[in-house]
Amino acid sequence: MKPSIPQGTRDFSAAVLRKRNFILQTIRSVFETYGFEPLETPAMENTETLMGKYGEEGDKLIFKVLNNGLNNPDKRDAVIRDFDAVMEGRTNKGITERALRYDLTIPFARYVAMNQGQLTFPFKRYQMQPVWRADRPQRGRYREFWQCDADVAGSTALLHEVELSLIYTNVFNKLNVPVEVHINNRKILGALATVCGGEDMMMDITIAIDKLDKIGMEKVKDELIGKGLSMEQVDTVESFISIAGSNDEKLKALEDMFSSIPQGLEGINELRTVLDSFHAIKGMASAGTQLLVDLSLARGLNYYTGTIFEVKALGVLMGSIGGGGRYDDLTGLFGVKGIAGVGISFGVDRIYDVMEELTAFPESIQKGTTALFFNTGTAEEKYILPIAEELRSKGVACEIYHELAKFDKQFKYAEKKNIPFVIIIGSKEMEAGTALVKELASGTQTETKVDEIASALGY
RNA sequence: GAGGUUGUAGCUCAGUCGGUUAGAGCGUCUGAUUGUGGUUCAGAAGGUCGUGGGUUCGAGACCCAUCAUCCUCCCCA
Repeated sequence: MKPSIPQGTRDFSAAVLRKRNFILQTIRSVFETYGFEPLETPAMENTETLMGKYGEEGDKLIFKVLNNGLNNPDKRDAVIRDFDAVMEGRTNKGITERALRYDLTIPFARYVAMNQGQLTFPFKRYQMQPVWRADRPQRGRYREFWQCDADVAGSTALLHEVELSLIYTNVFNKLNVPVEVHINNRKILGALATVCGGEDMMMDITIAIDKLDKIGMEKVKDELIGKGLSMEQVDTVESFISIAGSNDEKLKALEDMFSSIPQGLEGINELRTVLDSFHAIKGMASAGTQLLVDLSLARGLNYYTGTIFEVKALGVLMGSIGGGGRYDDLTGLFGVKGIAGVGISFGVDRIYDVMEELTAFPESIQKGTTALFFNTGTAEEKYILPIAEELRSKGVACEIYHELAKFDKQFKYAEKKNIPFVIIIGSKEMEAGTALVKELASGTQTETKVDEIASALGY
């Protein structure tokens, strides 16, 4: 059997993992400075927890885990019946009771619903874990990938939207990735739907206008007509997504458009409040990332109800590298009403791909072992072991070459592993109680006392 | 779910019209060099040509199937 890994999954080597950890640590540290607390949930959820939360397309992409014991002959008939039910598109506990998590938001909502009595609200949690989607792998798309989410449950305050925007800004500034944070509000889209054929048309309309920058205005209009909108309604949609200018100009035009629709005005006000607070912060208005009102931004996940976000990297062809929004009643799906929430997500794997393309990773993160002790024989090895232990206790990452070998070979090992120093203690040095410390990059070599090795290494 | 790309040495890839024993660069190993690397030089190992059928006197190349891969659409991070 040829060794292989499942489609759309990857092994991560040391160099890759150091870069990934750099991204994860950056995000984590920013999350924590805003008071978010860590949470981890299981890789598997009950299938019924996940089904029906991500729309029809989403359901198809959920990895379902086959139940155990299906090969039991006594259960044969029942299993076949259950399988038929699955074939008809219905989930069935008899055959697949569990599924791999598809995102971190629904498990978070499930957690909040389960633990509402113990939590302090507003409950602010962050979560950085892999999720799985049975998608066709391609550029920027994996079947196993990591998300980093920060969510607030139990508050409708727009303060959270502002702070989440700031988190996006701070993280991408620290990662040195230029981005645009697009922002919109589902209430505005709801108002548009009200004007154009009713609220239940909202999904169809938003999905169509979401494609604007990809397929162009004419095809969007074709799609809307296909969904049953009248020419007049299509014209309204066109004038809506044609609204251009600065954020303020867009908001003013929207106010004219939806002056008689309270839901729309509410959405516009929410947007304005978030934008004002964000841009009033010193430094935000002039430099760095800005929030950009994007009326064609819709987001597919159907649980969003208010503000919605999406982050796009500038200068790299890549889908969104982050997204999120407000959901009024997420825990309602689990029978707990009245807990509103808002959250954002970072797509670590795409951020990685973008940073790789922009060569935005700092060199310094590739440091592993600091020093390599050459192996010059068994007696020396025994003598070196406690010296290495002493160094490690001082925080110096060091290793001893595993066997006696030509210096040539040991040098090459150090180079391959990007180890900056080698330490040579042979019989002569052993007798004298010294060590030769050589810095590979410069080639300079100094003889030092054994108990002064650490300082020779700069510790 | 639909469409396309590519599968040849550890890696990146040549391989002409179907024709003798399938090549290169990099990497690996050995030596030049018994305690001082990167350069250089000499040499060596490494292949069921993704897999299974078929066409042919003859297949790495052509045909069919299959698996894997990457990409596009759909949708998304």
